[in-house]
Amino acid sequence: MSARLPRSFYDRPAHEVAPDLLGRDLVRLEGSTVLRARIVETEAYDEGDPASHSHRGRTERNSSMFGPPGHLYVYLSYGIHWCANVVTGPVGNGSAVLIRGAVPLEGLAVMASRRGRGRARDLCSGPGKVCSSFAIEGSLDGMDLLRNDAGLRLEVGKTVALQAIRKGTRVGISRARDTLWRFSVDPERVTGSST
DNA sequence: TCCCCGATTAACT
DNA sequence: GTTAATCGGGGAG
Repeated sequence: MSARLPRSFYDRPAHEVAPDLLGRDLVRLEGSTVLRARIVETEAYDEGDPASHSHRGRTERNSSMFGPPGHLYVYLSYGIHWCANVVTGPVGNGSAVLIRGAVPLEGLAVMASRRGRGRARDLCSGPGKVCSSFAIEGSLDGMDLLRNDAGLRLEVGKTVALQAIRKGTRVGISRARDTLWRFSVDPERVTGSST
C-alpha cells in the first residue's frame, strides 16, 4: 500500500493532473476486502473546453466540478453507465479528469462478480467499467477522496516516465477535436517489472 | 414543454 | 464493424 495523493496534487489545471494520474492506484476498502486498479487512461476537461460538462457554466449535475479539488464528480452516461472524475483546480473552477481505464491489481473476484464477467482485462477497460467494478455510482458524487468516504482513495502507485505517456484526441466527443487531452500508457509499463 | 443526443457498453452480423 | 439499449441534461421553441 502506497501513500495517498495529497490535496495539492489535485489543485492544478486538469490537463496537468490528467497525465500525472497515470500509474496511480484507485483503491476502495470494503471491510476486509481491498479493490485496487492502476490507472492507465485519463482525459482532462475544463471550463474553456466546449466538450466539457462545465463549459456552459455550473448546473445541478456538474456542481461537483466547481467544488474543491480532490473530490469526485460522478455522472450518468447514456442513461446507463456511471463515470468517475477527479475534481481539479481551485473552488469555483469547473475542471476535472475522467478516469477512463485501469488495470485491476487486487479484488478481481469482487469486480468480476459485479460485472457479471470475469476476464481481467475487461474489468476496468472503460470509464463505465471502472465504476461498475468499484461500485461507484451517483450517491458518491461530490465525495472527498482524502477523507476515507466510502473507503475510496487514490494512492501514489508507480510513477510513469514522461516519455511513456501517449497523448491523443479524446474519445466519444464531437467538439474540441483538436484538444489533445487524452492521456494513456501501455498497461505493461505500469504493472510489469520496470525496465 | 418538447426533443435530441451524448465523456458507453455489449451483443450482434 | 455495426447497432440497440436507455434516460437525463439542457438548448430550442
